[in-house]
Amino acid sequence: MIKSAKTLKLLSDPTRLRILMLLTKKELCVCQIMGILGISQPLVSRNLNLLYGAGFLKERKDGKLVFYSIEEKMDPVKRGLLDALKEALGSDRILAVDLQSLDDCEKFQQKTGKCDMRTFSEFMKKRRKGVKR
Amino acid sequence: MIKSAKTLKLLSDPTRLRILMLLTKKELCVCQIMGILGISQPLVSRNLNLLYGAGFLKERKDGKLVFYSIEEKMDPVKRGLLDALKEALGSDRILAVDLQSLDDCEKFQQKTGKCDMRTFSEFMKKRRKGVKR
DNA sequence: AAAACATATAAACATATGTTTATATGATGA
DNA sequence: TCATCATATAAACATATGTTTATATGTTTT
Repeated sequence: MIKSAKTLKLLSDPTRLRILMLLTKKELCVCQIMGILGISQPLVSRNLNLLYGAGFLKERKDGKLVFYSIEEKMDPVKRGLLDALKEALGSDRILAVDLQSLDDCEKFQQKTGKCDMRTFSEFMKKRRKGVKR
Repeated sequence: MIKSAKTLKLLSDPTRLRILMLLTKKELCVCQIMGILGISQPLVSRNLNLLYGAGFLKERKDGKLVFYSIEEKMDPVKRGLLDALKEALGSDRILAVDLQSLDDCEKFQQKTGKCDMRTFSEFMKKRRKGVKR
């Protein structure tokens, strides 16, 4: 099977693209991604592991938390596709909103010092309702 | 839905990638592609039309034949992805074989002057069996 | 006008994929 | 050691996708 076809299929999922684009900005743990994107924990985990397995990400464990970030020593072919994608996705509205959420989450985190699933999810839920907007 | 995700999904199919890569080399009609790749006519047609619908290809009708080729006035985002892909796929074995088949098909065509489904398919079938290899 | 041919479309089928719900693993702190 | 929390994995479910078989459209040739 054409190798790049598999890679493209992997990258063609909206959830994974959103996660990947967040991680191009900053290392994040599962609970942060979950809060920022407003999606379930298993969904985040599953897609992170798929991206990890394909060599796009590296992981770093810190106590209970697992942080993911872009693998710099990525296969050059994949790197090329990823770079093209970053370019292509620059104008996407959904992703722009995600980056805004990332920003807000960071500020919230700095203020409160908290990094846990419940706090993040609740913060984001409020944000989505417009309470904090 | 993230727009580029749709495009990636479209490009993540092996059959479509093979067709697209052939067309980056040369304008081809349905019957030629069918012969070169050794796949059925509806399969070729269907995937050509998907690529056409997404703006990757343009078509030119000439009598019974319909020729497809890369659309130069392609959306720049898609152009970027396509270029990255060409780069990525440069080393793929399956696609290298396809290009070899394209070559052989052209020579055959120049010799015989023929361009029809039956002749192409039979030529390719023999080729695959090793008769002409 | 009919037959032959190239291409397109539709229906039917099988398979693959993404998401949710439920459960397991593994670490931390009481 | 037990409870709690973060993450991972499995099972179940729904949906999407690719391919084949069958049929339609439209052009050329006789």
